[in-house]
Amino acid sequence: MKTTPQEQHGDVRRLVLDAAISLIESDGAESLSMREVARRAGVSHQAPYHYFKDRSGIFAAISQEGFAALAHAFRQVQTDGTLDTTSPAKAGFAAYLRFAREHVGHFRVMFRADISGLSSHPEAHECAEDAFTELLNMVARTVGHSADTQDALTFALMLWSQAHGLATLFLDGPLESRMGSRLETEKQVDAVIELAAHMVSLEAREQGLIPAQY
Amino acid sequence: MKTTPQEQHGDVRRLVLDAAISLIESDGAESLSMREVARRAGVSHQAPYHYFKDRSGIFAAISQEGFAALAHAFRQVQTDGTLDTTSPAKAGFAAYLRFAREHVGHFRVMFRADISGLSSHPEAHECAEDAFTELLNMVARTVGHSADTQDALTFALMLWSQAHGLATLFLDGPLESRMGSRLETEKQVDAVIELAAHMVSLEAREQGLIPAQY
DNA sequence: GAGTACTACTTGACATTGTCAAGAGGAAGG
DNA sequence: CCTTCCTCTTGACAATGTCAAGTAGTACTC
Repeated sequence: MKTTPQEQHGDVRRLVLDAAISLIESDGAESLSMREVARRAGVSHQAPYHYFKDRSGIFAAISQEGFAALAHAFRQVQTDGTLDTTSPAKAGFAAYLRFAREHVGHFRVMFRADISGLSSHPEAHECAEDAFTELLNMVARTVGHSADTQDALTFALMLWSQAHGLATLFLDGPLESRMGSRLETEKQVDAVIELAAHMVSLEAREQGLIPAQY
Repeated sequence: MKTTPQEQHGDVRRLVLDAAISLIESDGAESLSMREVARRAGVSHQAPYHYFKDRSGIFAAISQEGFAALAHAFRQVQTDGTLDTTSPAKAGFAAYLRFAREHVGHFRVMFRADISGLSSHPEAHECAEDAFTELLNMVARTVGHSADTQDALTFALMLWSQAHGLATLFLDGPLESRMGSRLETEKQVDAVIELAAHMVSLEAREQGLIPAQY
């Protein structure tokens, strides 16, 4: 069960991180144990400490990775060819929800002040700031605000709240039982996105921000 | 330091619960320890086990209490005399945010599937269902939907997402540093509420749901 | 009024955890 | 060959969650 040479350098760090992320995905951040992570990564119980200062160091690394990926996701919106012409905000909402679904492990850590380590790990904090900047840029691009006014900030926070609330409620909220199948859940999320995006269009039109064709 | 007789019956349960809640408020749910809770409550390390099956039992009790209080808060909206005539949704948003701010300990537990114990503790689950029902009722009352259509459900989920996202982002999110003082944060939250409520009004008017005076 | 049952805890024990300290083996450079 | 890193491993310790067993009081029965 030895690894091949080219896998070895710095590989344990990745192994540890992935083990941690998959543990968080399946059991929640609560029950992430250093020793279990080490066991899954196939290393001694102290090996993770070589790459991360302590348990919170792992969480911080996951936060950092997560915010970097989120910033990337924001940058992709309307930059690639898949511009959704039905609504300026819909693509943003969809991107956020997709990110949450595809990075559950990261998502569960990033937005919890008690474990994200943003306050104690500056490099993770910086990634979070970047992501926020990209959010503002995205809002400016897709809705048409001028990006650095108070109104634009408020608008961005409103959009972020809407998307974030939807993601957390459906990921970890008390709704699974209310919804039936996974497919039905998906449909319900889409319906909420549609409605929210429509409201954004109405608001934007009233503020004279976007072309009337929306 | 003995308690007086009338304080004694069932009092330890309350003491334990309050100790747990205050610990969660200050340090997050992550670092809630049974023994620390017992220590703060001034009892032996096993006393909590007399009232709660295990650690998750405490979390479940907190969830239950929280959802009951949330349902109560929903019921109060526009039932008391403080009807906010500027917008039908504003009072609801404000109530949700107030609940989150005044019950941080509860709030941090209720919406985390891994620790809320909703799936394993039926009595807590029932309280969560009740709260959701009250949310639907509140939306029907304040916005004017007919309460049991698909559209009403979608509308309610959208409102809940918006309020919940705002609450979680400002309570535990990566925003504290972006905002300046606590007062400034408060102002920002109010601005977002105002904007969101305005959008709800636009949407409701378009759907012909509420009197035009809004 | 002795015995029994029950409530509300306490004391003791054990495996598991996070983390500190001290190594151990190999590569790289002199 | 010796030293110095780098990448881990082994060992130890206090603290934690929780099981098992005990104990003081109260209530109720006969």
